[in-house]
Amino acid sequence: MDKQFLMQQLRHFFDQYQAGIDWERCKIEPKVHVLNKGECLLKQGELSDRMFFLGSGLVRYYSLSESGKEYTQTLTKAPRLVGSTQALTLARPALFSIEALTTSVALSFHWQLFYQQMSQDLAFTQAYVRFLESIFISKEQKEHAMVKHSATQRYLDFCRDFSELMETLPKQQIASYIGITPIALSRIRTQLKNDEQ
Amino acid sequence: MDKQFLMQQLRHFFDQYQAGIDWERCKIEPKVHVLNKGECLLKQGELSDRMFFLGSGLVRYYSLSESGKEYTQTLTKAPRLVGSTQALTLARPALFSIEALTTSVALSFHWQLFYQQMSQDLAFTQAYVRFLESIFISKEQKEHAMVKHSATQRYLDFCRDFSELMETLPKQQIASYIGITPIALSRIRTQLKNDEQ
DNA sequence: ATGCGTAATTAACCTAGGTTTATTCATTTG
DNA sequence: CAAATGAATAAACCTAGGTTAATTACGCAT
Repeated sequence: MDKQFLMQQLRHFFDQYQAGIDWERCKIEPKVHVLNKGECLLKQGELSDRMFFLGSGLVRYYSLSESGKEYTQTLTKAPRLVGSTQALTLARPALFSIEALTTSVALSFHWQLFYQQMSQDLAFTQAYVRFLESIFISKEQKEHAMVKHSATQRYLDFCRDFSELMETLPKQQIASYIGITPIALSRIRTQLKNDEQ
Repeated sequence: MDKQFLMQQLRHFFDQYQAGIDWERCKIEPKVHVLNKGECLLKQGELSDRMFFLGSGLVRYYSLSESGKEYTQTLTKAPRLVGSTQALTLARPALFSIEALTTSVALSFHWQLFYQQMSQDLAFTQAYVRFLESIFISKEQKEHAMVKHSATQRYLDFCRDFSELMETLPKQQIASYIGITPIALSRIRTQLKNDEQ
């Protein structure tokens, strides 16, 4: 297999990602969203064609399984783009809800506008690449923690990474972020209290 | 908070991702890598400034914890870009190795070349966005499965998603992909055999 | 203050999957 | 061929965390 052939394959590979955006249907107007604590930008199971920009506040991405169990996959604060990449790029129902944990303000755009902007503005596109890289890295890090660290370690990591949320965030949501039940978290907390004496 | 202000914040947000690439040090030559089964493109703990393009073959991303336990985070086949986004963008040691599961051929480029290419070629950059989106979605899907599905379900999912690997891939690696020990996988397999009668 | 609904904790019990050790089987190496 | 090494399985046992249920503690509304 020679280098020339590999280069051509590489070209095909890139081509495959150039799939069709319907520029015609593109509507431009960015909307402003003001959310009270507990309100959602996006609800699990819904279709969404909007990308959000969280200007102020704090949100979590969480999903409920059929059995009613809750998992918080992301906890993040402004400023940041938020949205369901899966819902946007695959036009599928979102797998999670995005809920405001404090009063929050966001802008939103049609996903098509977002793509149109990319087709016109290289710097914009490059910035979006950087953003995607950064959230991909975060996801890898969480995957790593979930697989390799004990629940106790994940709780300690949470305390380190989100110390400002320790008091305000309900224990249930902390438990759901580290992937255990509130009962298990309670056990871990009393365990740690005993140990530190 | 008015829309104008939010828009400006959005601009700042995008600006933050324009951090410095050292274009001077950029070397251009793509290299060809031919790997036998078991050889690695990238080793956990090493620095890497190369992005790979897997032209043919099959690789897995796996990491070893201090205690020697192995976790296979990704299993993927050509054609695809492969590399450690974390190692490349943060100039940190890679958290996993990338190992060929069959004889494989890849190209590699300096990461700087890759970024340089983006600064010149909008279509290239957009394609890379699409690629990043797709791997981000895969990662979300795996996260979802790891948190919400039992080991048995994850094994069944594996059988569905990688039926062509069922015979060739060592059971250990299947176990490591679904996040359990080979012993547990063996138990699950005999359990399934008994059930289906 | 009284009563209600939700959050957090505790205790008792259960289970999926980890750990240890041993056995079998298959492949490689001398 | 024998010996050796590694993969898969099996059995016995252990433990982290889930489940159920009861108890307490904390708002918040009337």
